[in-house]
Amino acid sequence: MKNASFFQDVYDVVRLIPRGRVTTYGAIASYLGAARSSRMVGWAMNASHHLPDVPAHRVVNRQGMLTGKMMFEYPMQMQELLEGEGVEVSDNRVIEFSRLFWDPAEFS
DNA sequence: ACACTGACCACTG
DNA sequence: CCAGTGGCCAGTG
Repeated sequence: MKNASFFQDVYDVVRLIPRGRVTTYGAIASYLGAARSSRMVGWAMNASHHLPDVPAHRVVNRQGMLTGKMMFEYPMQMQELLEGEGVEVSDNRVIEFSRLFWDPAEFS
């Protein structure tokens, strides 16, 4: 999208995340050419709650931690959604995160 | 119209 | 190694 805003680009990338896989704020920001704007990715996710087909639960921080869980309808929803896809979560962190990590750059 | 801040991350001292 | 700080975009008071 030529006229897409940074936020719209973020949503597009998030929609590409395969079921059962996760990615990070930094990876998305880097893929969009704004490695220093990972913080805004989180902001974009916060604003994407009302949008359909935006699996915000598949976006975690660099350590695989569910930092955004508090922004869901209820804190446990993020973990429940992930576990529903076969992603194991323990102590707010994705198990085997390095193995389940999905880099948007390798989607090409 | 200005200042602040937010689901982060990496660099500096 | 740990604490502090800058950066980037859009929305809100």
